[in-house]
Amino acid sequence: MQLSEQEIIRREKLAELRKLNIDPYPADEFITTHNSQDLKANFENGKTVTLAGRLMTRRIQGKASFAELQDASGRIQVYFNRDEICTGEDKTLYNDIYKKLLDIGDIIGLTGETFTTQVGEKTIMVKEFKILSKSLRPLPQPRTDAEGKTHDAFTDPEQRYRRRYVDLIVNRKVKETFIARTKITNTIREFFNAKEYLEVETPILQPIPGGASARPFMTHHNALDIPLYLRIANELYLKRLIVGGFDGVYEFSKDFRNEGMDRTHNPEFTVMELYVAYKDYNWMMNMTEELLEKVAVSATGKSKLTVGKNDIEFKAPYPRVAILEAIKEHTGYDLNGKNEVELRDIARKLGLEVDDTMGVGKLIDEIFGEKCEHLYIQPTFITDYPKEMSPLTKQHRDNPDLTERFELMINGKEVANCYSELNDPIEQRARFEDQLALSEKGDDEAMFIDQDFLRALEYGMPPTAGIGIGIDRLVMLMTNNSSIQEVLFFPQMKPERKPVELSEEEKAIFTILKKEKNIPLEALKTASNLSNKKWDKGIKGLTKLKVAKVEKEGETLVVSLIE
RNA sequence: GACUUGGUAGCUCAGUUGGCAGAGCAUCUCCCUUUUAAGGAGAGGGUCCUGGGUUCGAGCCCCAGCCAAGUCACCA
Repeated sequence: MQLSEQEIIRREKLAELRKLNIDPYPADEFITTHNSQDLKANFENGKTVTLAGRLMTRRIQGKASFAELQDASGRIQVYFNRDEICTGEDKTLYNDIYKKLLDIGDIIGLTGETFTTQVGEKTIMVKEFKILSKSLRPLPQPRTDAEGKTHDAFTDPEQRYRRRYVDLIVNRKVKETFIARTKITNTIREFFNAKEYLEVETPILQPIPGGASARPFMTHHNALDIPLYLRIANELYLKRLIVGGFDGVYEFSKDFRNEGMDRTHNPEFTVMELYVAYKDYNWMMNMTEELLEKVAVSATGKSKLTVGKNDIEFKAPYPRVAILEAIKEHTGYDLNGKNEVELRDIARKLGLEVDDTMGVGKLIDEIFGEKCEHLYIQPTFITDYPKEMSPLTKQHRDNPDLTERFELMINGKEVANCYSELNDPIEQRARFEDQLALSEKGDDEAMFIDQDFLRALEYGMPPTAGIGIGIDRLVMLMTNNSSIQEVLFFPQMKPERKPVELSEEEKAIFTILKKEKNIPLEALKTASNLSNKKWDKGIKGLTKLKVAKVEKEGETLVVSLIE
């Protein structure tokens, strides 16, 4: 491993500590009396306190030094003075251990007495300290100046996501985002638990990936020798539980979709799905606006928040607009009762790209998505979607072309999706079969038929309202972040490519191969100019490292590079 | 997937017309008892993302690739 100068120095310090009989990674519990924030909030001079945390800054001035200790709650200044730490003749503890062998980033525990400095900073005068963990890598060291300007901030998104632990250490705001995230999910749990809805867990590995239209990740179960899919939704399982007699069930569900990644999509993401028996989508709208107002207040302290350039008011109630009304309002076209041909014509007039495979539902969805969706900044329920788009939704009680469905739009994006759940098993089977037809036409996202789910419906499911709320997107709104990576601890990244260490003969072969991309094995061997033995070792090494592969093309063996 | 921008010291970033690889912070050495981004003086530290090419000479120009960000497309 190639170490930087600073890393080598820290390893040397580690060895020095051990030579002085100091364990840089002690096993025993370290009992603290305070954390930095509580201590500062109830500060009194002259109290003896014990804290533990990471050393973040140091200002050494001869026999005295100021430093900052960061614990989970925040930072507090600590003061190291040679004569306070070393009361006897031996000054090693200050001169060597503190000044030379300790580094920024090290985790220490300390006991000392509180006092206030001449400049008025609440400080701990250290009497004793103990190394709890030596840090071997230097941290980025952002500093904030008197005008609040930050210097040398750790800002590169790639580095921040790949090393989230570092991001969390040095960027306080990042930590706050994740604390807000947990507050949001806790608020939702408390809200549902108070209503006696049951939080449940359903399978992530599913034989049939149902409940949404999306491309699933596929895996394989060895013992059963069957394919399994990572869930794209948990809807069908939660509805089985409603059949089973629970009145309200919910799950915070990690779902997985094998699709593109960008600032609003991660391959795994969290959706909260809730199903409540004997309710409909109107009831669910009331519940949702009440919930979101609570969430906003608990996450930020108020119901009105700033998201990007917009101020968004989460106070209930929210306007309810039928999708066809919305389109009429923003495009001037009344789509009510229009057939596929007429709709396609209107879409073209609106400047949308359409093709003949698009049905009524898809066309309406497209028009809304392009012309209206982004206009709904304040929370708005868009209701009564066309039937074709919603295979799991009850037909609208007043209009057979529509369904009892709403999507909640906030800041121009969909945040929640809700149905009065289809509970007519025969109708449901027919809708699945329509999806199957789509699938046979080549739509790889159309739904599979889940026979067991239909069987469950045949036993009878009460009328039920169900909703899915995109938790990542909700957290983005509540924390004013514009990318999903900022609200996931460990967003999916392409793997870091590690440089491959090659032997001399491997390098020789690799150089030729890189030029040729693929080449008959005999030709490569000749060109490499290696002895039989070295050749054999080299090519086997390359294939083992998965740098090159050997394949038979007809009679000849061909070597090619693996990208 | 397309386009745009970027990748230089541990961190943040300069780098002119192609001509010795730079700064601040961090690190190291020496001096220094209440400092607020920050005491003073000095020193060390580089696969300029990777691989080719052009050139007497490439961080810079050309080609190919890798990684990321942004925009768009696809997708909820």
